[in-house]
Amino acid sequence: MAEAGRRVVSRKARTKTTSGDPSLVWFRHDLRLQDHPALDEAAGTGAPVIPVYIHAPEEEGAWAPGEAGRWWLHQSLKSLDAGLRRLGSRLVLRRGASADVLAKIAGETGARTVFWHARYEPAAFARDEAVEAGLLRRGLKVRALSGSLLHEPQDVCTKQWTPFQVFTPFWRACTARGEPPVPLPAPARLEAPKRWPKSVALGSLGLEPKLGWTTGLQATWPPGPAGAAERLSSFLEGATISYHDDRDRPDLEGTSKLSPYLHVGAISSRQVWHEVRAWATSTRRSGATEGADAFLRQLIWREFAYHLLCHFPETPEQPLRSKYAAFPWSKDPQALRAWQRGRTGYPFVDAGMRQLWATGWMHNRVRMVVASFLVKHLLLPWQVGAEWFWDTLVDADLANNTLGWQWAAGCGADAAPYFRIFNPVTQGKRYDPDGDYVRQWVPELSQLPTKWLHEPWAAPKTVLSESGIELGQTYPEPIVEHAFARKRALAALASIKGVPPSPSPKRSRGRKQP
DNA sequence: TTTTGAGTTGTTCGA
DNA sequence: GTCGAACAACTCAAA
Repeated sequence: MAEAGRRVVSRKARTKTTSGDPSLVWFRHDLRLQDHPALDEAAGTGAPVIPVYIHAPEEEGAWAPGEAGRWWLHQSLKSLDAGLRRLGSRLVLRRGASADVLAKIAGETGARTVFWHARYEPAAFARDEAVEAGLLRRGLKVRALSGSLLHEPQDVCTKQWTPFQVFTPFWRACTARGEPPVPLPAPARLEAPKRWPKSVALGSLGLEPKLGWTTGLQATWPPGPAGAAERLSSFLEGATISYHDDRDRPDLEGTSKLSPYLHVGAISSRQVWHEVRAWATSTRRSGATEGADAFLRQLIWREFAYHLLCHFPETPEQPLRSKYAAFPWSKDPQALRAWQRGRTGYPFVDAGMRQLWATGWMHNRVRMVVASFLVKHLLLPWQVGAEWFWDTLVDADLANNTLGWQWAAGCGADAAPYFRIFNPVTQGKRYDPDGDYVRQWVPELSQLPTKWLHEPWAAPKTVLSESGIELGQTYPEPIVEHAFARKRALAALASIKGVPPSPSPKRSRGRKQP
């Protein structure tokens, strides 16, 4: 149904825009060739297509890509350019104000139409509106299409026409809309313009960090659609079947690890959705449907994150539940640094933080545990954690990061109940039962018997010394005692119990169709 | 407008 | 060791 609708729109537009004039395709978080409605529609006109990427970090507000994100962007752009060249095309790279750059390239090439996919981050959304208005003023046509989500944020709403704030009803509403559109194939070839406009070198954008700390990243993340396809097929072969059971196990390869690819759009959510569905119907192994459904539900969480970001655009900075603005957060740079560096003295937490630093990624279960630890054990504001994740995650995505941190802090939509304070020892024992994960990322504890691995302070002195561990020297003492921290967090939460939600500003506002 | 049932991911305590 | 209850009150979404 939805698929038919989208294709009808495309066809209509195609006849309308058909002419010999070139088109610009403005690439942003859609660095791929397959299932790229904007590229598909531009190529469908038969006229030359000029793929453009504009480096304009100042237009992203407070959320320009961090270190890891910039590195990943660099790799992803390089891969996109290579893919375009295989189609007889190339990526034109520029820096500067997006509206000016697009108008300038259009002027240089005689392009009449600019295609792109909607973005939903508040700064990018506002920027896109301004760019569109500016281009229209200059007599250019704009085709802003849907290309990054399964369901547009304004297409899913409650019976009262309000945005959802609880996942399960949101998920049901998505399900009721039926299967998302099937992915489009990549264009067979792209018509080149008579003369290519000039392009700056990728290296000149300064996306790659100067220092050579990216070795771990390179080994972990082969970029582009090829890297994404590789990840997806190995997930389908290996882990989808057991996803329901293994997805919480950071010591196993139980998750898809597709988040970095989804963020830059090296693969689309629709491609993932349909490949997983196809796999589930074709495989005869038992548990396939269960595993696939559990995974597809996670894709809907991504939709939910975008839905919330779109309708509550202040949430990257402000708690959705406004009374949390009165929460008595502390300020403790030393504790923050211990958390960031993986030196809290809780092995499971430290393993996660070190995995993040080394690979630009952290298992989701561990993200919850380290987030809970920062917010509830250390009483540091969730925004501080969100900023650190933003800078270090290869998959740093404003919608997902915001949802995750507000959930962990208890101040978001569908938040964790106040009493849900993770015990980092219990979580470690449950989800890293053999200690493989901790041993990998906290090697100074690797000789410690599994029995004590998640709580080295509880080990007998002889065991510690036989394992080559001196607490406070080779590995830190716990930065805060769990039972104490738990009581302190509950007391802090109780202190805002009666605080009424602030009456203004009005938070919920729908946004018009991009 | 009011009512009703429900809400991703836990922990602790005591029987 | 296992198991069930308690842990607040609040807000959302639908009827």
